[in-house]
Parts: sequence; C-alpha cells; structure tokens
Amino acid sequence: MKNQEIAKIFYDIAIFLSIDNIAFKPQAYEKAALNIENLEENIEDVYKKGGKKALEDIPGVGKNIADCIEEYLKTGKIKYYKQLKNKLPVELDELMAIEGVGPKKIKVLYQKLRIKNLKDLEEAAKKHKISSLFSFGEKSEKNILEGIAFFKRSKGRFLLGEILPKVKEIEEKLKTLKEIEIISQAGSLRRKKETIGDVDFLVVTKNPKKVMDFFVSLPDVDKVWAKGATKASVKMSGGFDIDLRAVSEKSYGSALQYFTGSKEHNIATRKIAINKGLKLNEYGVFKGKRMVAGWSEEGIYRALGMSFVEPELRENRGEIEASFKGKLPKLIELDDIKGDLHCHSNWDGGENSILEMARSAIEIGYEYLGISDHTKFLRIERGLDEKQLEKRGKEIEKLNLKLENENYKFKILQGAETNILNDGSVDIKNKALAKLDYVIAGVHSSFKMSRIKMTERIIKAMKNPYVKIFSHPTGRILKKRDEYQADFDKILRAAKEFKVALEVNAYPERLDLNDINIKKAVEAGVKLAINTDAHHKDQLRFMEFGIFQARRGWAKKQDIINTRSQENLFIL
DNA sequence: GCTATGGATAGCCTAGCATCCCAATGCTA
Repeated sequence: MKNQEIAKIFYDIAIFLSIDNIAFKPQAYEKAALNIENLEENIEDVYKKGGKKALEDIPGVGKNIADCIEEYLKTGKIKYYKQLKNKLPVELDELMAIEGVGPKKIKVLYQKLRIKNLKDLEEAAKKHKISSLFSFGEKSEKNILEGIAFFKRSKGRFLLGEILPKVKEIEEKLKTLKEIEIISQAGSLRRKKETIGDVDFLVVTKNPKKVMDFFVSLPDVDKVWAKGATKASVKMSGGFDIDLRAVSEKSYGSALQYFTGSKEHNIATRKIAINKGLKLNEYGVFKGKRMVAGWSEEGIYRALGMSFVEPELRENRGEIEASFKGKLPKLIELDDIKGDLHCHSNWDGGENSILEMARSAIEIGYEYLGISDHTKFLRIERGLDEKQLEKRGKEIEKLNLKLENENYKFKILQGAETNILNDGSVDIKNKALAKLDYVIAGVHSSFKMSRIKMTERIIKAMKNPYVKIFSHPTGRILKKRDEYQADFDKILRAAKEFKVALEVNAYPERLDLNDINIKKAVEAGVKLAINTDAHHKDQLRFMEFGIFQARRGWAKKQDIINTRSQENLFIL
C-alpha cells in the first residue's frame, strides 16, 4: 500500500514547513498524513475509483494535497517535497529521532556545521563544536550525545506495530503461489516481541526453487542478500530484511520450533533432549538415527515430556519449568476483551467524535468504551477542565440514550486521563472526578525527576480515591525515550494497596508496561487494563498489540479488568 | 492548506519546561 509512503512524505513536509516558521500549513499536512496513514482502503484504489474528487473526500485532504497525492501515484515523486528537501538536505528521520533535537535545531545545525545526519551530529558533538553554537550549550551537547547513544541501542529494530501490517501483506502475496503448501511466520515476529530485527518466514514446499525465485522477485524487494536452494534473504523497500526458509513437511514442526526461538529457549529445550537421550535439531527429535518427532511443534514438546509452549512465552523465563509441571498459564486472547478504557475524542486532541469512536467500538464487538480525554494541564492536547468535563458528561449521557434507542447493548463510559503534577496531585478537582465513571492518571511532564521523587509522586496520585488506572506506567517511547526513573516494586505494592490497575498501553510506540513488568504485576496480583490510547477511531485496532504484550507477560484473562463486564470493571 | 460558511475569508496552534542566557526560544505532551 502506498498509504504509508505518502503519509510519511506529508509528515516530512510538515517538518520542513515548520522549520521555516510557516504558520498552519504544517498542521494541515500532518492532519492529512494522519488520516491517510489510518485509511483502511488502499489510496491507489480510492484514486482509481473516484479520481481526485475521491481523494478530496479524505478528511484533511483538499485540492492541493490531492494534487500531490495524484502526482505521487502517477510519477512516484512529489516535486514540492523534492524542492523542500533540496533546500535542507538532511536526514530528518535520524535527526528528529534524537530527543531534544527538533526542526529549528536541525536548521541551525545544518547551516552552521553542515550536519546532515546522525554521524555528522555525533562527530560534531564529540568535538564540542555544538556547545559553542548560538542557542546551544554544554547541556544540549551532552543531551545530544546521550540521545544518540540511546538511539543506537535500539537501532536496526522495527516496531512490531509498523512491521506487522507489511508482513501480513507479503504473507498474502506468498500464499498466492500454489507451490507453497504451508507458510508461517517465525522468529521474534512470531514471539511478538515489541521490536523486530528481521522477519522470518518458514514454508513447506516440494519445489523450493520455484518458491525462492518467486520470493526474491516480489515487487518490494530492494536487494537480494542471498539466494540458495532452501534459503533466501532480501532487503525490502521498507528497510527491513526478510529471511525465507523452505523445509520438508516431515520437519516442519521442528524447523518452526527451531526458527521461532528464542535462542535461550532453544538451548534449554536441546539440553532437555540430551538429558532424555534424544537429540533435537531443526530437522526433528531423534533417538539414535530414528526420528521420533518433527512434523508438528506439539509433537516436539510432547517428545520432550513437555506441554506446548505458546511462542510468546519462549524466552527461557520460567516457561520450561512451568511446562513440565503443567503450570503454564492460559494466556489472554483478543476475544476476551470487552472494551477499551483509554481513548481520546475530538473533545481533546483526538480526531473523531465520541459517537464515531463508539460506533467503531461497537463494530469491533465491545460492550463499552471509556472516553478518557486529556485534562487541563495538557494544553496542547486541548485538555479539558472541570466545566468541559461536566459538559462532555451530558453529551455522553445523550449519546448513551441514542445508542440505547438504536437497540445496542453498549455503553460509553465517562473517563479522563488526568495529569500527575510534580507534587503528585492530579490536575482536576476531586469534586469533578467524582462525577466520572473512572479516572486514569498518568505522568506527562517532568520525566527527569529523581527516582525517589518520581516514585513518591506516582504513589501519591494512586492514593487519590478516584484514580483507577495508572496509564503508560513507565513513560517509555520505543526507540526514542527511556523509562523514567521510578521504583517499580514500590509502585506495584501501592497499586495493590490502593486498588489501582496498571495499564498495558497498546499504542505501538509505547507498549508500556513491557513484558517483564507485566509478569511482575501478574505475580504480585496487581490487576491490569489493556488499552489502546487511540487518538483516532481506527487506532482502537491497536488492541492486538497490547494483547501480544500481555501474553508475553504471562497474563491471563482474569488479570485484565477490561475482560469483565462493565459493572464489575473496578472491583479491584 | 483545509474546513466551514456569509462563497471569499476567518480560524486553526497551547503552555510548561529546560536550556540558554538572564528574555527568549525550541521541544514536548
């Protein structure tokens, strides 16, 4: 789909325009980008069906932007974008990825030091060329170096959320080849890790050559790293690599087990095989020369005396022992979810009306949707104050009546995502909080507090009797910002004591809590809420990423409050 | 640049925070 490519260009144009202090246009391009990014239909199809007119029906797309889209679909280029890029030939992605570096600084860095990319930036910072620049100082230089170090640690990995849709598309294309009898994802992708290094596919075929030929000639293949009889490796236009391996049917299970990993899990399973006088490799489980298992993964584990281990658990973090004892958890599934408790409407910075959000939730099959708009401290997100919350409450009551009249068994809940201020208080008065169905509290400012202060700040907010959910509890942004410093064990104890659920934020850039912290919470008996933090109705679909994460953290249905019906949500 | 409405023009985009330099700017949510 060209949707993502076009959205990306418009996001870049927005940045270029804001560098030049141009008013309003950046927001216009950003808005168009967001809507194109979230468009369910292929934008090429939209154009084919209805021409430019149909493009202009996309919200935020007017005549000019429609022209750009048309130009891109016809020529693969947008001249306007090229002009902007020529004027400031820098790697926006790389530079913007560094926290503390934004559009204006990028311009200064280019004009004064000809810094085009991360490499230039790092060199300049190390040579202390930056601290002497106007509007920069020693601290900015230090922050830039720290930012680069952080970026490097997470470099070369892709967010599950950005890669999975592309992988599904490629998988569908491969499935069209009749020589492919079975195809499966493998590797960290199948284990649903939050970031993915490269994509692994495993296929069963009697004609591997044909499969390999087809694979390396897929339209989005940029470069073929290797191509052999049973394995090929390519670089895709999206920047990520895909490995494809062909195996025979009788070894499919063992190959899948082997290529799914993790490495640590595999080392452990192979040791178990040795202890039982067996040998486990990618071709099967062998007793001497006799193959005793290999066709199915279940068979592999059975041969080792284990029950099947879900891919998300295969990290050698206790799943092997639990499997032997028959104590593996029955993991939460997407179908268990009855509603989403964290999303934003156009009352704050969100894109869609409350009703549009609700209708999307109904379509998914939810029983309820909690609208949790930002509150007043977050001015940029047009956070609501007490009066606006009251007004919104009346609107929600009306909408609930409307939906009831349409015979839906569905309820919109009144929530709010309040801000935990530096002193641990919440930015909305209790009297107003009391009128809501539930309250979320989250940290949205002053991330660099000391560990002790931050922990106290959070725990104080949890003590507020109206706060039911602590949102994105560690504050990290994948590949961009580390967690803030806080004592998570203390927070867990407080969550338990003050009956606050911790959020598993499903937004692909957040996935916060992470797997390890989810497991800690589950073990501590702290309840969790898997929420999308959707700012657009289509983002309610992010729920699956929260589910993956929760599964990696050993969470069961009972651990998650929004698997319950609405009346029992907050009995913690 | 888009949307809404008076159909050519207004309105949209804010505030806290860190840093840099001691008032202003840029970044971030």
